[in-house]
Amino acid sequence: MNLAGRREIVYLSIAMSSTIPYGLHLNVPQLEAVTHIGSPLLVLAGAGSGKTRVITYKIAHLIHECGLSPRNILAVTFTNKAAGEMKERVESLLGGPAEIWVKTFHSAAARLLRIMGGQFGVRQGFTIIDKQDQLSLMKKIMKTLNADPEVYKPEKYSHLIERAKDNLLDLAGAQKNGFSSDPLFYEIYRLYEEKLERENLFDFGDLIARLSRGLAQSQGALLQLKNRFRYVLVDEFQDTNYAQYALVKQLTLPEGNICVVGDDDQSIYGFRGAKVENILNFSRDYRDTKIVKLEENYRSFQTILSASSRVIGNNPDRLGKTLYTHKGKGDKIVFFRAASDYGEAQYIAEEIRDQVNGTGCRFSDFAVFYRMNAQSRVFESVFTQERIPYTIVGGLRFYEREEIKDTLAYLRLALNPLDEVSLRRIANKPPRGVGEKTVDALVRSTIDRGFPPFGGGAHPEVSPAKAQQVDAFLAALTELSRVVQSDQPPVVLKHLYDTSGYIEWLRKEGKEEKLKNLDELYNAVEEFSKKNPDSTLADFLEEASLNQGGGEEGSPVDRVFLITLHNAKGLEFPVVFMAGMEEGIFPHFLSGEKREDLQEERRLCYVGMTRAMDRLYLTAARVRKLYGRSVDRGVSAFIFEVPKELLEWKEDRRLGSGLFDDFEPGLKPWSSQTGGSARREAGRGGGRGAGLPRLREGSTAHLDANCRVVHKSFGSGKVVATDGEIAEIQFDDGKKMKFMLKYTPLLKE
DNA sequence: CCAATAAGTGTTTTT
DNA sequence: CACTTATTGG
Repeated sequence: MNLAGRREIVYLSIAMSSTIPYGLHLNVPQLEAVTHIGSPLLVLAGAGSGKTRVITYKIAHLIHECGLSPRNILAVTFTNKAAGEMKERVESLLGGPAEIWVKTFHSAAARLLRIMGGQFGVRQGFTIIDKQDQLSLMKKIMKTLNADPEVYKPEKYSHLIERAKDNLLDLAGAQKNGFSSDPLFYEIYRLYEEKLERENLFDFGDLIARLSRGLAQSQGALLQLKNRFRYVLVDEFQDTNYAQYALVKQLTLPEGNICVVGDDDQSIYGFRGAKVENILNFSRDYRDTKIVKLEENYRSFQTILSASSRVIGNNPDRLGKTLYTHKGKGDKIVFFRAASDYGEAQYIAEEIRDQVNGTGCRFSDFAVFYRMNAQSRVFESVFTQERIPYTIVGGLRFYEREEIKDTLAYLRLALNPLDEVSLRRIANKPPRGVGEKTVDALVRSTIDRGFPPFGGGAHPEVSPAKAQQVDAFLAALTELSRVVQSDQPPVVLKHLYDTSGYIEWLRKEGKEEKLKNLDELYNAVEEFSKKNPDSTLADFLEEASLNQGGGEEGSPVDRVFLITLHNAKGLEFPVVFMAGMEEGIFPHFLSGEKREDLQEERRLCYVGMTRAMDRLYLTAARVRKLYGRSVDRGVSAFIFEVPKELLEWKEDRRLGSGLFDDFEPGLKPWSSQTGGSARREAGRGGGRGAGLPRLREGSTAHLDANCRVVHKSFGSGKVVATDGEIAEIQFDDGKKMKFMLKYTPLLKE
């Protein structure tokens, strides 16, 4: 196929008459984005501006108007959920199932490696390992190196290796590049890679990196792919990392048949290597890039939009865009500060209950967002108590549950006997007298030498005392791997359940919940088999390891959503509660270090706020139980970034009523705890000794512009402006922040 | 050599 | 609080 001719074909077809009445469903810039063909397209899509609509319509346009076959289109997103939804919407627009690849980066790469990896040295039947597996492997390596895990944290190296792979740096590349100044890193990286290679394991980063490297090295494979995918669309482009972008470029340069959609203000995955700069680089890397901005927001009332743009406006490094809406002004944003995390949950529960009873909205109109999964516990318990139905999105994921991982490890091992991680995982589950030392010996004599520990002519050398148990174990695995070859996935699983003794073990231990989950797993396998009749167990396992968020009930039941801010991206709800708006929680205290990190937290805040259609609540707790201790934190700085005329302040009456008199107003991050230790240093902060958690009016009256003040956690600075209620401070270290004087004690210097 | 129990510890977000 | 690692008893 002549690649160069492609653009012309596409050009010509624009002239054909539209069969979809786009104009009825799209505004001007949207229409422009949908119909623009012939040069690369960058869509800067603000929150709620209808970007999914643009992508799906564009796909329809490519097929209907440009004569592209569905199989020639590749659309990539970041989450399986997004991919699934997009596929659904495309198919409903096209009026039936379509052969389009709508996948996540990782699942697309995994599939391609299976199909064509042989052309550049990828062995058949590789196993995909997740974070947990990776970490246990890392610990093993640290042990062989005799490195003290206290000093040399496995998590740290694991993270570094991931980042290296995100940047397409293999060992040699990392060394040349001076990726790390720690010599031990390279040693660990080397051992880690050797282990993966020997056992045919791929981590998430490998999926992208190995494909990209393979395509660079095999012209044939690259041409084959380019011939297949004639047009590429990338959603959430701001979340792509270096390697992913490199891969995209390989597929689409120099032809430039590509459309990327993103929003720099919604880049919240920097911690896993995402590079917002990719958006900036795009028009440099692709000639004649057409840029379309989508700035009309169809989701939120003006108040919500104004508040969120003021917050995000505090970020210095942004492309900048102005969202507007034709929806009305809407209600003020409510800020509620409860006495405790429990009180916070109760307030939210009451609010939901009242509105459901009063205005006839449904539970599913409400969502509660939080920064950390750990925060969901209080809501679970309060909502259960108050009989408010809820569903937790994310959290303890189905495929990460112990019993599920164990079962999958059996299956993985049957397919890939060299997989040491899986072997170690299940060797003694259920207990069969094959412990760590025994496995060490077994591995040394088999896997370390490149032989499978079972099913082949290896000679496992273990202590004679254990020989019998080990033999029985290995014989069972051999049998399992035979069944895997010959039977349908559900049959294999049933065989495993019947023979491994795992089920009996759980039953004996009374682990009802886990047994239920294994039933669910069986159902999932059965359903998968039904849906994909000629699929193998390997296909299912791949799905499972990439679909980390899986196991969610797609039930249309009427429930409140409990969800992390990260998971909330891409969703919308009539009423949103953002809980835990406290310093240290959000922004999270670990993100305080670097400037860029705080910006990312702020973007996360922006993402959360812009999910709300009608009403937005920001809530905080004065005292929060976290990790077994009570902490007393100040109100999140983000609250003070919302213009006060858009905010309605409410507080728990119990605040300062004597219940929590032992506490200082939230000051130092993570320092003050429950107990009597908090009474020190009342200073001249307004006579707020024990019992008065607020500054008195009088103490702030003399704060005026240009006077110097000290803030307990931010240090000293100068008052830039104040209206008696809010003061803007320019700190000596360069930071500029606003504080509500009522809650933030500032001492005159 | 293995299993159960005790002490200790660090605490985000996810493909 | 929940999970991981060290210790001891079998």
